[in-house]
Amino acid sequence: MISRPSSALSPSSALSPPLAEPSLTHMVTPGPELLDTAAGTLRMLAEPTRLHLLWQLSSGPKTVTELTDASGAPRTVVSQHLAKLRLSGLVDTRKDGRHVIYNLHDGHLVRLIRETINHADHLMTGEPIHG
Amino acid sequence: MISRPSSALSPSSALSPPLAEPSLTHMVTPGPELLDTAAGTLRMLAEPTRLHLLWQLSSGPKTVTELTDASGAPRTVVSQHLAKLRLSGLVDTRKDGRHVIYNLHDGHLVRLIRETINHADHLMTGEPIHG
DNA sequence: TGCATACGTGCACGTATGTGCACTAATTGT
DNA sequence: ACAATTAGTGCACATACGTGCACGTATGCA
Repeated sequence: MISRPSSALSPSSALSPPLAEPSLTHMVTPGPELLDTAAGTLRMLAEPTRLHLLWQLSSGPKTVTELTDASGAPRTVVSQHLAKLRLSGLVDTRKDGRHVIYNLHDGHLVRLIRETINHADHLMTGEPIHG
Repeated sequence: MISRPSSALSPSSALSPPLAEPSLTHMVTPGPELLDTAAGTLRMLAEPTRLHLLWQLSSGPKTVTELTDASGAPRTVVSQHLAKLRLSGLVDTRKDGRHVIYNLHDGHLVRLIRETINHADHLMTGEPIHG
């Protein structure tokens, strides 16, 4: 799903600082590939059920059953979403008996998930209509 | 702007951090509304052109022309995307002569945008964990 | 062997979404 | 008044996406 740019041996980050912002290290012109990669990841997060699943995983590995119970969504739906997350490389799996244990592939993803939930929380509890 | 020194002053944040992390707020089930809100915001970010536009805005206000030139996308496309961002409340606008100046509505968005681009950058350059 | 548990997949269907095209509106200069 | 610049909108079309249903696979237990 998320097209991983073929061998990008860039030595360093393709980001550069913009301007107009003091004291903040900003980057400029992310470039099409980076934007596509970022958008790809965001598309995976941009669905309530999947976001819930990822949120659950952000606190540790879980089996499909655990994730399903917590999400409240139908089992087949959860399975489909987990498949997308797997194919996009956001999560890894391992088998344990008849269970399949899901795990976040990238620990750094936790930051993004937390920041996302955090922002939504601010929208809801903070400034409903800008306060 | 409304950016006060971040803190937990709102009525009550519906968040509790998961676990496995010490000294960090424990979260417990974000709840359907919060998940929908978060997913809604993410859907807005989950498109290369829009993400590019928001990225540009994260370094300050810009006119439609500036945003269009920077994004490389057709003008009508940019206009449609800006309309969505406007309707979703992510950006504000003001008029200046025959220009319309766009601005991020919420400073918090900058964090989310940066975190997003940062994560994508890590994926592409080989995940050099950053702080 | 027979059966229940735990997951995954292919397919069909309705909706959401991105894009190009044609057209309109507001503002500025001559 | 007329034309150019700057920006927005409605419409049509193709694609992407989420969901339910039916069916298949694998593991564990009696």
